[in-house]
Amino acid sequence: MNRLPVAERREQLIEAALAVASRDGIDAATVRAIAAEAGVSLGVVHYCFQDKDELLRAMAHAITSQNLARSLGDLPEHADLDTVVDGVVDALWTGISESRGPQLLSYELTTSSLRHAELNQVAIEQYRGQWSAAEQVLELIERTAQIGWAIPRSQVARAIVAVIDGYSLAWLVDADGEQARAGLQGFGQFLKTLAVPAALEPDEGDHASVGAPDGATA
Amino acid sequence: MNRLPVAERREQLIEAALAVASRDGIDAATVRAIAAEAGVSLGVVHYCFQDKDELLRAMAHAITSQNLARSLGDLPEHADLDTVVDGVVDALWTGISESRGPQLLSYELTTSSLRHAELNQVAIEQYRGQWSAAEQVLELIERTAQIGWAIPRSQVARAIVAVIDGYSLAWLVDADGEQARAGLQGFGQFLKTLAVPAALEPDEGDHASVGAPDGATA
DNA sequence: AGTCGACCTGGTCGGTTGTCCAAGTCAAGT
DNA sequence: ACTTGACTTGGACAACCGACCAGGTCGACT
Repeated sequence: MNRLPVAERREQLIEAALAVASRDGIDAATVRAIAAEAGVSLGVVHYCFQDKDELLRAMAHAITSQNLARSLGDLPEHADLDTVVDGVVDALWTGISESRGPQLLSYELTTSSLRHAELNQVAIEQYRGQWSAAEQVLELIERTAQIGWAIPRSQVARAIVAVIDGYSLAWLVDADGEQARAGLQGFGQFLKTLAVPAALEPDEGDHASVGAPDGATA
Repeated sequence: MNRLPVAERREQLIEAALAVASRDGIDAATVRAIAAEAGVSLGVVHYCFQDKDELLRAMAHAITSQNLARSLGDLPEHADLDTVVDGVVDALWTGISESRGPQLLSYELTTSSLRHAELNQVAIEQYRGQWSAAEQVLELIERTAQIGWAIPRSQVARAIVAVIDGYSLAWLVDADGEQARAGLQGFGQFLKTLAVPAALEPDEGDHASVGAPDGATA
């Protein structure tokens, strides 16, 4: 087998780990299986990574990064609110429905991270990335459709991630893509009701209750 | 150790498995750990269950059953729509936030089920139970508040389960109970906008667009 | 050409897992 | 009292895991 500097070998192993874990599940991503997938011998893994956990952390980091890069890559040019929201929802669902394995893997990683102390940072980093990506998508919508939101943008972002997670999970279980797509599109409709014209949004001090345009602060 | 008929011993082992898996994760629920938790010796497990998988399936079934029983146990007497929806959301979130371990376990079970053929039935049964429970809660709301829904009840039920899953997952990750509660309450608000007076709901043929109270059918 | 260090090999080790089994124990029925 | 069968015990086994290591290999620099 050809020789590689350790940095490149490391990336190759991360890709191999990603392939195995996406295909066969996180439990099947043993050091041996990853080495075999990469076509290297067993010892190489521990030559490039101190731990198996370090490899898994690197793999999770790679997923988060490329998720973030991908979700910001689809650029639905400037249009009105309906068009841009529908476009985002559509692109999003297409991206999900075409990658069942990685999608399932990300949930496996989340639960694993919440159980094993060595992976504690993985889940929070994963979700910080998703929330931040959702916020950036929202900013894009704000600019292209010239609107703001009736509730803080960060809360809208959390709602987006939550709804996507929920419908993705359901789709992974029952494989009913139409139900999932319909649900997400329904959420898109709801999103539009949260939009307010851009002019009267910047200086509004308190947003107390969620989803209640008629402020229930008092 | 005292002797038990196999049926009772089986239930005891299921409870022990539930305890171990909720506390330490599904991977920690080894045959030995379960036997130790139950205070029985190793061989008993395979005397009561043919497989470890059979035990896990039984455990998952127990979770589903008691989840269904619990979610229908909180009976928010007859009141107006606001009161009953807020009450349901509140009771729901209280139930979730008080059982972090089991909640996380249910997601571990879902992903495991989707990977291992021997557990294939677990996830779908889990979600069928949740969807059905959500539908029954919706029926309760319909009766107590004298309303119907702008979209088919089954789709509302799926939305409920999806939103709960999404916010629960986020809460498991970042431990921010207030954000989760706020998000669920916001969904409760949205739910109210889907309610229509009971009189004009039974004979409406087509429900085309989801989440659009201002009917976008035409 | 020769040396040095980065990179690779594959066997080995201790530990854990699910599964099995021969033997032991106890209550109930005769 | 004794037999029968349900229930229990704890050790044994093969398979697999992550980690480790002594030694081999090859490219690059002197």
